[in-house]
Amino acid sequence: MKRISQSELEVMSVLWRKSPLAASDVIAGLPKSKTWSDRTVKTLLARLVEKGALSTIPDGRRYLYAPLITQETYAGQAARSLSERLFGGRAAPLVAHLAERDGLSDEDIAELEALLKELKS
Amino acid sequence: MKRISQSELEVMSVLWRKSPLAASDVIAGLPKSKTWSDRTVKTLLARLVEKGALSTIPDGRRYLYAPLITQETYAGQAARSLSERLFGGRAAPLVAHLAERDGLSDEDIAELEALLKELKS
DNA sequence: TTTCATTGACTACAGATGTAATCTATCTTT
DNA sequence: AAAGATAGATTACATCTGTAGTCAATGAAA
Repeated sequence: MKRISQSELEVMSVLWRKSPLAASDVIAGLPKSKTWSDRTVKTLLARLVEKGALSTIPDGRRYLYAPLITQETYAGQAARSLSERLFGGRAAPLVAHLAERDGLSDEDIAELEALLKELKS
Repeated sequence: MKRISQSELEVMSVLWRKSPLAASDVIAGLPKSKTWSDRTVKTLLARLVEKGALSTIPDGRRYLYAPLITQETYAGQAARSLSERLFGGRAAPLVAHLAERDGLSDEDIAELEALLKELKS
């Protein structure tokens, strides 16, 4: 699987939330902070199809787009890659960095504790 | 600060371990798995200087290179960015992903527990 | 001192990426 | 039916990235 770029990832995010969608719905689903023209989004969709990250489902004279890789899979790969490149593959320093600036929510801490308990068993 | 690319990051890593270094020492400090020609490394160094990520210290007819951003700063930004883009800013799912494929070392788990204890106080 | 090696500076060049515009076929609306 | 809207296909183009090559100056070696 070819690497997905920053901009392409924004498009994937829309489709991970809900799919399949037509191009126009993907465009509508992007955060308003994105000021891309619709052509730009179409280009990104086409590139994602070419890269094998999206499938197309014919629907009349248009396509519906759906992810071929799950958000789970992608996120897992990205997390491991970051962890290896910058933290020597260790999770603790990574979490320490996340905690540092904004802290972690109580909920997040609780979840982490539960996770650790599970890992130890 | 302009974005640092994958390859550039490898060069930064060498200098984060030890700096300042001359170009030849950076080249020597790269993992042997990197089969780059020395020209390639010089190009990466030049680009990093241009991007404001490295400073140059004149040393005779050559330069010594030193990071202008710390590994800490960079890693922290990258971690937060990933966490926000893919995990809604929550640490627990991120760690869960890291744990999933290869598991965490006992040491890592212990460190995380210590970290959590500290965060709760 | 002539030659060789090393350094940074400049140039190269293909592929990826960001950001579209244009073309063509088909619906939709009047 | 003619005109306009809309979808995908194709093309564009500047910048970034990976990966070097060439050049000119200088220091080292013979």
